[in-house]
Amino acid sequence: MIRHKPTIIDVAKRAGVSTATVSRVMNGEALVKDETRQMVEDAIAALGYRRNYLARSLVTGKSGVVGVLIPDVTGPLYGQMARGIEDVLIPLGLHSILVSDNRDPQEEERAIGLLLERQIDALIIIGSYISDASLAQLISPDFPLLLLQREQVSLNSPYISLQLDNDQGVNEAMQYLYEMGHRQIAHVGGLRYDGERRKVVYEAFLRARGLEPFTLASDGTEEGGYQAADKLINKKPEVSAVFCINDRTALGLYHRLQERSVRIPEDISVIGFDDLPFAKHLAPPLTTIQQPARLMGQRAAELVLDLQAKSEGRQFSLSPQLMKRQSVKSIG
Amino acid sequence: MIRHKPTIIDVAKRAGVSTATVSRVMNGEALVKDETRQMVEDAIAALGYRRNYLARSLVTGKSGVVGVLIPDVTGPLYGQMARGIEDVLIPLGLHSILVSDNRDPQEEERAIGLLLERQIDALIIIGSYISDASLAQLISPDFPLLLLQREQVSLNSPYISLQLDNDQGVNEAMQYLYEMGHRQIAHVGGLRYDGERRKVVYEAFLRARGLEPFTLASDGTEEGGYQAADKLINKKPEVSAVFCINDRTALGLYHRLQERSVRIPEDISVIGFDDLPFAKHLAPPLTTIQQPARLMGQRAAELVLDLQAKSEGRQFSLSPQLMKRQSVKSIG
DNA sequence: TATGCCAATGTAAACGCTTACATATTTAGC
DNA sequence: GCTAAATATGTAAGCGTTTACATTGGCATA
Repeated sequence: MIRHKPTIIDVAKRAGVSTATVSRVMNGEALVKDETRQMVEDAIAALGYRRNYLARSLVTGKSGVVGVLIPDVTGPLYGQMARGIEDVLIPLGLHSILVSDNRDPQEEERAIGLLLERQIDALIIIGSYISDASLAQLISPDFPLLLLQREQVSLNSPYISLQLDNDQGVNEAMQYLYEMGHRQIAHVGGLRYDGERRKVVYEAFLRARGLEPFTLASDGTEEGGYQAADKLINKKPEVSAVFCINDRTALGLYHRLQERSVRIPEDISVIGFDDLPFAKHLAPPLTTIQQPARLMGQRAAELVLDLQAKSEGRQFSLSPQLMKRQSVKSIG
Repeated sequence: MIRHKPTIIDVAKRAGVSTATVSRVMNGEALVKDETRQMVEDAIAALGYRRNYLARSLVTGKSGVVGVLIPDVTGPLYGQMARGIEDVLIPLGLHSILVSDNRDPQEEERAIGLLLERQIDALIIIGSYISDASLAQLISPDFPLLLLQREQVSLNSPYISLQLDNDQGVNEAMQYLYEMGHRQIAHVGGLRYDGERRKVVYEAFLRARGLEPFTLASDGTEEGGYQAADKLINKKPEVSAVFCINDRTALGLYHRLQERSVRIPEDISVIGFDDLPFAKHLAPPLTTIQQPARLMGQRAAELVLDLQAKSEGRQFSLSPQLMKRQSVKSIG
């Protein structure tokens, strides 16, 4: 005897009620007599009935899914953000569909299209590279859209934007180095968007104090940091502290510095950005600026779900936190 | 003028054809006259029509979604696996819904239930802790199910299982240490499942050569490795090499060893497991056993999608690879 | 010219649910 | 015990597709 998956009709028949009543029970509505409810629940249990959320979505018009465009789940920070989003979705019975866009505008466009076909209820785009025009064209003005970690966007539709407060983070770190007596502070930069901003703030900080910035261009990877270390030692041996664009860069720098027997922090202080899991376990533990990535994900989800069709586009930002560890030494 | 989202009916009207024809065009079927196709495509473009995948799924019975239960996207390895799964799904126009189960059987059960409501086409469970009984009860026998990184399961339904070949990985690493002249090899263990197996293999390897194993229990975290380092130095200073259960443990060990001025690899050789991104950038770069996590994700997706209702449950495994770097030194 | 056949398209019935509205049943008020 | 209001349940029309089956027309064949 072949059995197809039981539907709401099967349940209704078995319980001797109409599908409407079953539906009401499934959705926990109040207006069902206890007795009836019990019968329905028994039927559900007996049949092993499980509601078809697709059919439900079709009529309610809510898929219960929010799309998330992410550069790469593999990145520790992005993973955290994805997790943060999930944190708020799951308890609500919602789900997220993650798509890695590989920082490719083409792929992003396709991905957004597919997500929209799936009738997602909202869309969170993390650090995207898609053009404003494409975005505007793809997404209707009243669609709940949230841009996470993306530069200011000139969309006239109401969208929400959430970013890390880079300025605050960098200033705090620089202030710390400054207070520890450092005056010759180098920067290993790189990275689009965030990176550019951080560099600007770094330079402004020094210039405001009559100091000369010294920036080494890099690519945000360990290799970049590794190479930067050599350049630093060769070109600016008098530098007493380095502010790295991120922890990965700092890790490469550590590596090369240690190979060349430059001691951290005795000979040179190092400060990173991100606070990746390994940062506090390096030798010495890396002082760095923590990105509240998971929290950002949570905030993002909360914001995008609350978005009312009429609400105006708004900007939000979250503060990073300086994690003081042993890679910075007081001098002078 | 308020416009609702255009449906296939709107397109049909505008193109002067029936919905069936529009549907055929949307699905790229052959039996449509070029001329007609063109009209339909024009109408689609003009209206900005986008198909409702939900409605489609309802009738086709395929949601185009595979559910993925993952302990925590945040873990680097799990992130990679998720990415691997995505690698094969996206080009097929499919999507994955990720749910972190936090290693909690209760949450897993709920999560599976919700995913099934969403009519997922297949389910991949990574390293789950749910009981076989619950699993069997939740999932019908002909449902495409794949267990990734989970111990042997006694389900009589046809499921697929994919695992890392721990034995091979550990043996290769031990063989390497052995060939490099090491005879006093310690192990810092911990972790359920995989960890237990690795320990067994480690011990078997040594015993087979008349050597005495020395295992330090740990918890797989950096802190655990850190503490293990102390114990090791105090209790077994004669050890010349340590095989760590994973890279995180090795990182903690590095840290403490370096704090106590024990040099790697001059005084002690270290070998890890996983090959996390930071491993090759430590000083010295960590020799470790690479888990092909992303590849495993890809394989998993491929396997689960190919699963025919009648195919028998099968076991697959993937080989890890020893990454020889500078944390192991030849002695004797 | 009549007969099939094939290609192209249309018709309409699902898919499994929710929900506005209609109807039946109960309860309360007097 | 009767009426009105409140409560509980049923009816059936969608939601936006796909697809089996029916229909149409054109063309080659006899």
